Amino acid sequence: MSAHDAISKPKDRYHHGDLRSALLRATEQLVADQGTGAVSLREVARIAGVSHGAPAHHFTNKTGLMLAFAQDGWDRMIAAIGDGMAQEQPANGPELLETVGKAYVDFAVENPGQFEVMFRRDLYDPKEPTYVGAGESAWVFLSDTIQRCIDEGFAEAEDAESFTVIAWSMVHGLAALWNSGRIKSRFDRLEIARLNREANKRLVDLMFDRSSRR
Amino acid sequence: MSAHDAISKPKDRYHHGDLRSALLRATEQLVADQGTGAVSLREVARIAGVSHGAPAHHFTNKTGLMLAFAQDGWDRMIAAIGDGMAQEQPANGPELLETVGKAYVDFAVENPGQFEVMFRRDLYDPKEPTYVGAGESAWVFLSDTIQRCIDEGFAEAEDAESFTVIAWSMVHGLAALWNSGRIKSRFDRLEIARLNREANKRLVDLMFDRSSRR
DNA sequence: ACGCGCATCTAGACACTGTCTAGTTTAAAG
DNA sequence: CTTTAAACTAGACAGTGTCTAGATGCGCGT
Repeated sequence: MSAHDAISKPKDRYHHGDLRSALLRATEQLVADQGTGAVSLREVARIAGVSHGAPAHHFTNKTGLMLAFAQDGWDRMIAAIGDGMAQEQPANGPELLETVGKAYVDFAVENPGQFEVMFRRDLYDPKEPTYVGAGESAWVFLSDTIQRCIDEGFAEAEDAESFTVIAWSMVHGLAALWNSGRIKSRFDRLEIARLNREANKRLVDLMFDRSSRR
Repeated sequence: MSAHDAISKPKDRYHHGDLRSALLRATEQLVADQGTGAVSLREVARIAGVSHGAPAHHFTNKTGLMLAFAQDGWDRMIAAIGDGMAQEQPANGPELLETVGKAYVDFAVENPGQFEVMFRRDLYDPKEPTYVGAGESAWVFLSDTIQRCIDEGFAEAEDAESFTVIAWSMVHGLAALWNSGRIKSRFDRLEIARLNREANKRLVDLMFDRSSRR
């Protein structure tokens, strides 16, 4: 734990030392506790114990802060998917796809606010290279996984694109619907885990004829 | 065209006559032209040619305005799905599901801002009966469609729940991903129509063994 | 026909926001 | 040790949501 791991800056110091990441952690805290709407540059500055104008110096804009927070979300999500793979040790393409899909939904459900920011329409800017890149690499990773299924003989080459679209759409939609509350109201709060498991398994079964019919 | 179909109120009138719907149309216009972030009670009032405090009288809150706008979205979406069915005349359950799915994505892509508001996390309130009801009826409609597929012998009874979740998630996710710009950047702007057609057909084929393998 | 209640709408105030500007502090490079 | 640029402060400004007190006039009961 370094000298500046605390979010708030001591009053006697003029320079915070690591303000950028402190502001990001303040954002994370606000989003987790009160939702994305509670984020304001001034409140974030307040939590960091810094003047109201300071955040703009690191992020230019409120948009810049949210972009950085979204980028942080992509990083964390990729790490979470990596963890999921390490834990479940999928043996082939379809199993890998199932594992990744579950981890995707798990992350979204555990971090609804950050997930929401990662996909905000008004934040998406084709001119932002790093931010676009995160989505691109998600697509590429998914494509590669599907390709592996094809290479292993689980599907045909012409299915590559549509399977990629269907798989990503399904997990993304399940996460978004659950977080929006639209499915939640029909099910018990804890059932997302079951839904996630079953939907992913069922979809992968359907796509790759993997014990699709019992 | 009634006397009050215009959005803006004549200056010499004190009562607008149909302010509520005028405010909703102003909201629609702002969302369509500049995105959901551009909506403010004051700007909406300005477009309607009315004082800045007037909207609160009809919607209580900004939240109330957005809730009403979301409800309007549900109504329009249900109507659009009805139109899609009338046009394509699906002959059986699977065809109906495919038709509905395409109409769902079409509506979302044509009305990205309103679609976004319909599923906003912070707007969802289990205590709001009508707003919850719209989502419930969507679920019921989808369930009934899947049930019809089962009754017609296209699927087994135990698939009911998971197929409902998968189908809704897939169309919702495709729409959300496309609108977020995350898939858009990979494809030509016009390809959503093809993606929509193919993904829905492919998924329905997979679920109901309908010429799944050529 | 007429008065009157109450929904509709106005206008001002307040605290809060994002952004801009000019100025202050201080770490570190030369 | 000096200087230069980055980090941060502090004030101002327009815009926002919400609250209040008050003005207006529609339509209902008589």
